[in-house]
Amino acid sequence: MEIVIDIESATPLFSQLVMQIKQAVESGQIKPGDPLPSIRQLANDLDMNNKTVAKAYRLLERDSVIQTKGYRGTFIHPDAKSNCKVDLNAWVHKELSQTIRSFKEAGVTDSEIRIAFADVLNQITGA
Amino acid sequence: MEIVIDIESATPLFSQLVMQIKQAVESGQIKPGDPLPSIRQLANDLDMNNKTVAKAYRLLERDSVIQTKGYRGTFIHPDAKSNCKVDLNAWVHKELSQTIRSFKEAGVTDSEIRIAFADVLNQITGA
DNA sequence: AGTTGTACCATTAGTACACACGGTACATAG
DNA sequence: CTATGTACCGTGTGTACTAATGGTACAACT
Repeated sequence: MEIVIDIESATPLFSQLVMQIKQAVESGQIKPGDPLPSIRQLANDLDMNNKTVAKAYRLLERDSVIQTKGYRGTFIHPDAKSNCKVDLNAWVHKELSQTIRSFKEAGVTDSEIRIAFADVLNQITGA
Repeated sequence: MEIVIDIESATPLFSQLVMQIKQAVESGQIKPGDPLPSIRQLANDLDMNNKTVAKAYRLLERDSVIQTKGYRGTFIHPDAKSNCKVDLNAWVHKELSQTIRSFKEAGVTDSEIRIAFADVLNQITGA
């Protein structure tokens, strides 16, 4: 399995990592149960920070593409292949697009939408 | 009708103006058909910029609380009193809150939500 | 000429966040 | 002692937005 990170690219490093691992799973290069390099190991190989790799792994586990077993390492999730196709981001985009369009039709300003959004997110998260 | 603007307040100037005019309508201090001072006039009286007053007027007209008749000036909207109660902002908050909560339940990160939001808004507005 | 709302050009200060980086520390296990 | 994932403290850079300011100009009307 080859991973190539482009420092010059506009897409974030952790995002490139996530996409490439998902792609490797979908193409069958790596299969359920296969072990993945450790966070530190991969960070060293790709010459990037631990945190950046950890962030990618965290997202991959959120999507049930990988499974982290603590000190035993990280492995490909049994249902990885089908879970790769679940595009959480596309769903979020679609839902948000629909909601925002209804706001704009009601005459709500972009600024108002942005401010309300920030308010709501801080309210839900913070308090 | 007395309008008092607090420069020190955290709430934006244009927002204070909007609120005070709505309040004056609700309390009956000013009634449908009554003329409002011109943008430049009010800006001068309150010692603030034309644009700031214009912004407040624009929002008030969006909410059908006032009616602007070009060179003839600006007047209180016939249905101003009932339109004051329509809280567009509260509606936006509620809708957004509901949508965002569903995202968080699905495990979507705050960052991901924020980025998707920015993307969607720019996409709808810009293109 | 003077006034109405409105539109465009612009700048300033402040805030908030994404991304990536560095270091340190923890419990768990071989 | 080494390795696992994870969590905390922090820094720096770039971007993007709000709010408010200034000036200039326009068409339409008195």
